[in-house]
Amino acid sequence: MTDTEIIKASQAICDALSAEEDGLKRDVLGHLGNTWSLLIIQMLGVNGKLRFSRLQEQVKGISQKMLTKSLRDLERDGLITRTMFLEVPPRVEYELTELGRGLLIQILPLWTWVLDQSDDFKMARSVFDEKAKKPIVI
Amino acid sequence: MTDTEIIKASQAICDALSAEEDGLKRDVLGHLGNTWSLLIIQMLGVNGKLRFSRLQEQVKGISQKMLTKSLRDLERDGLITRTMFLEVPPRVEYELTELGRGLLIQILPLWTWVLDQSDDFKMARSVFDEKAKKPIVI
DNA sequence: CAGGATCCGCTCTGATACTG
DNA sequence: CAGTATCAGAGCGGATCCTG
Repeated sequence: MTDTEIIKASQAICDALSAEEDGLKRDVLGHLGNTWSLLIIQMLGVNGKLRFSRLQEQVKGISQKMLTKSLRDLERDGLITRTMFLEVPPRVEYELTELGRGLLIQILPLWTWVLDQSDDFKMARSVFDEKAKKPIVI
Repeated sequence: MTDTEIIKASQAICDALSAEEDGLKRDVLGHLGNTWSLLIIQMLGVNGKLRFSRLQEQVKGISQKMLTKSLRDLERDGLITRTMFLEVPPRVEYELTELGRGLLIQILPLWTWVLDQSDDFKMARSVFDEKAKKPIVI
């Protein structure tokens, strides 16, 4: 199967998606593009259960508001679970679901790929800077 | 290699990324999360070269402004090429680069995976709706 | 034809202060 | 401890009008 055939086959899959399934696809992609979602997923993947404050320590730079929001979104989409313990002081633990682990596993190869292509990316960027001064015209 | 080992190994890779490489990773993820980028990449993957107006037709619902912006971003990151022909009327053709095709190929398995998990996603969502009324507490 | 320029509402994000 | 509430700024995204 050539690349082109793979691409066309995959387009066929996408075209066949129901509106609901397409929404799921967008949700997943939304998490991938999100600044924090993937970092949180990875932290939970590596560490297992984590409390709110541990997460905020480990995901460097995240604000409390965005951590709360990201966790809610991840929970809504079934990628993590949230367990609240009625104690004083309060305790809440977050953990990846099977779905969340699955997504993480799916994504990991991409990072290796990006690393492999990093020279190409850098070159593309510098070429673009060149073109900004002298556009390519035929 | 267990899932956990894979995850930890990948974290090691990410930790080893230089600031520059980490920026590239974020750029790539940004494209994945973008509403239009992936659609454009897929259209170009399936159709090969496409003109601006053909793209706007095929990527349903995109505005002229966002198409322009998305194409610029994709070009800057080396995923597509832009070729302008000095004619009257003007003509511009967009096409995937090798890098762009590579990214598309990397992403495609994810869509199959999402489809496979779609029942799990739906169930997670409905469980979350339940919890909104009656939070799970221990 | 392929966009650039402008206006405008909306969401995302951070900072700060407060609460059960 | 684990959030909620509020304010403010930046950027997204669409609609419209204009140009080489």
